[in-house]
Amino acid sequence: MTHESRNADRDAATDALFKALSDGTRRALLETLVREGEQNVQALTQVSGVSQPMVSRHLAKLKRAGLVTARRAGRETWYAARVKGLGPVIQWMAIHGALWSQRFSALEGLSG
Amino acid sequence: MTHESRNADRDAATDALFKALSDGTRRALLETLVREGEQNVQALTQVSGVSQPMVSRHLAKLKRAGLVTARRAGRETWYAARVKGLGPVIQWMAIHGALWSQRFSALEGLSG
DNA sequence: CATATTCATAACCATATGATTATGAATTAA
DNA sequence: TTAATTCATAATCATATGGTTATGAATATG
Repeated sequence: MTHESRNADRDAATDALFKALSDGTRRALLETLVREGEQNVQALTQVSGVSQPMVSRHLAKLKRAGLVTARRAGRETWYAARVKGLGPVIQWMAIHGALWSQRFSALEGLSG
Repeated sequence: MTHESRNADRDAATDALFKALSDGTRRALLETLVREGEQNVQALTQVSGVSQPMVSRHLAKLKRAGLVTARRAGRETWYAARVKGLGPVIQWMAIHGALWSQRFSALEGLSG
């Protein structure tokens, strides 16, 4: 067993994912995409409170982390949330099996 | 409804939490605490692969985020994982109610 | 063709962050 | 009391990060 595989918390994909989620502006963008569905950069810029280039960069980071998809149509780029991308987060939280899972279920009631 | 409460993704606590989790070394420390239970800095340093001061700083950040507790005993400080601290992450993932929750349940099978 | 729109990238800046070594405070042990 | 242990903090450094404005490439429109 290698050092890498033994220590799942240092997995590169997981790292990228958590890093992508660690910024409020990016989480807000993601939330918008989940709420409103596929959006282009222009629309996301208006709702984001930051400049268009910054939105593009945030979206690029979300894409690299697997949290959004991009679809180019003419001069517009349409971004959409990629729910599956959260898989590693779930997996990380379940990493110790029963321990987290129990709390997990217990806390799921919070969602309402 | 305030701007703050409307935009849950920019909540300061959530931000601190995700930021705390966004570093592999910190996640590894947290994993160790979950697996092995309460540990002092010395023990955590040996398993972390970074210097003792860095471990102290990472632990401080985890503590500020509510993910660990610290108990001073003589010259040693014993840190423990604080499972409840993950609440906001769960909450964030459930933020859009049914949408995430469905995927949530679907993905929970991954944990095995 | 000329102009406007949409987006990404470049250049730049300030600050945050992860890491190190050095140091110092507090506690324990000799 | 002197020495060793444990931990946190300071000083320092390199790099990453979030933000801006400027620019340029591609596409659509007059």
